[in-house]
Amino acid sequence: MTSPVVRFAPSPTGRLHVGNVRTALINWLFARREGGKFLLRIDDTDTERSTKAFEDGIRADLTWLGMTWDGGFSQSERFAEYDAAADRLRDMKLLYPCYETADELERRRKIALSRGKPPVYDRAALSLTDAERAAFEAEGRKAHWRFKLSGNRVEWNDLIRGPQSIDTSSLSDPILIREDGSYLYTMPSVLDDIHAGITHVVRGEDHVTNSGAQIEIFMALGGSAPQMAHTPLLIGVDGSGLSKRTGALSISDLRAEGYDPMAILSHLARLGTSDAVAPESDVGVLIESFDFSRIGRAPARFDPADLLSLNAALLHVRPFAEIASALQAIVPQADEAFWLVVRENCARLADAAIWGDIIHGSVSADIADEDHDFIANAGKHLPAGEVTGETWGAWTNALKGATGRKGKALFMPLRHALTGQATGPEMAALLPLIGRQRIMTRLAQAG
RNA sequence: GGUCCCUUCGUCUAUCGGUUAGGACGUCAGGUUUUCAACCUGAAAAGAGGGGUUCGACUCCCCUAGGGACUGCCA
Repeated sequence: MTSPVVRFAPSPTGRLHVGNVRTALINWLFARREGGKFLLRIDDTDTERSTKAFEDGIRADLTWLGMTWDGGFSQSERFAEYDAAADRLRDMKLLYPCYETADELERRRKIALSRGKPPVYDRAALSLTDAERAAFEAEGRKAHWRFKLSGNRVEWNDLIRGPQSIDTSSLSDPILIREDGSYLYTMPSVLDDIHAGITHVVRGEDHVTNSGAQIEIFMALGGSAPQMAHTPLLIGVDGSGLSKRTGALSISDLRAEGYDPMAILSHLARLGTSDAVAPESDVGVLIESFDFSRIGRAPARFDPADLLSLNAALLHVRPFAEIASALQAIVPQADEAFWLVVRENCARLADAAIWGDIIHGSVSADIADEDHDFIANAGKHLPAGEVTGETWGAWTNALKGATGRKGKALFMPLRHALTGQATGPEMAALLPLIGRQRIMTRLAQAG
């Protein structure tokens, strides 16, 4: 195929979340795989809700994830083009003014629904006379403008869903221009896709009926429509839709919690595909394996717990050099020896903070009554000299001889007293990091 | 109400009419660690239900049930 041009078109009305990013990623992977272009278009026609801060946030999130774009623009730069296109549609008699209020339309929809009828706009405005329009205008009413659908079936071969057929007679004529003169995304999106030479529109399946209407707008404005691909949506662990949610699953939150971008990319690239979800530290592997035919047609379940274990697996194989500076931002004293000891017990880089505190700070341990004497006297048997990797074995052997304790009874009280935790890295490796001074202090405190 | 889509181990999925229904994550067990976590090995675990078509159905068709999306002066 000739190099594709695709786009990701978020609205700057919130931060990116896993649902958005999956759509962005599929576009990006496809572009990279085919040697095409990935464009970032900011859909900010809704000037009320769009903010610069959200726009910057979206760029920052994509950059952090490593999804570079090959150009882009904002819809707010292109209002003049939209005005011109609207005029062309009016000339073609494909755009007509309507005077119903939002309340009226809402009421009619509810009535239609309660009667078991499809809530489709009745096109009453199409038969308005000039005099009637003038009367509305004289009342001070402003028109909103609808695109006149053909009433035919629109068909396309969807790259994911296969042959699609939408009966436009079952759809309401889409409103393109609001009463206040501002544009909805429907027409600008089409116009911008033509303008940017978009070859493939890849988005969630919540857009399939939109695509039916938009293909007719493509035909009216540009003569042909791009290829279409609609991905199944992500659903949450409770089975409800995810893509309209924000909050806990925003990319900025995941970033703040210390997730590895590659864990997020690995998960989102493979979830709902026939490829196994695996921790990939090289995005090239993800690009190489991308194919629309590998995307399934059923909604995919996004479980944050899966993301966490993927992140852990990735973190455990990261070379120290790659994470050193990020790690030292969390634990200033962290060196490679520290990392090699604690990394297996970190699911996220941020978890290293816990072990930094345990090693360099202070701990509070809850020691069972029967273990107090054992802990209080344990220090006496700590081998003299530097604490090394051998110390733990020698020490616990001495304690075993002196007290008769073994196994769990021998180790767990010591682990508790020295780390304040029930689980953690091997004590033999941890001990040199804690050092003699703190060992003695903690034994004294706990005992 | 209408339109579109979906339903295989707990989860994500493979199978594109004939398989001991395979893998990954999770779970469980064993090993290792004189402890736990991590790690290694192994095991358990699935075709929503009902009808067809066929020598033969997870696979094709129909019905039922369940799930998702859309049906906005949101995108």
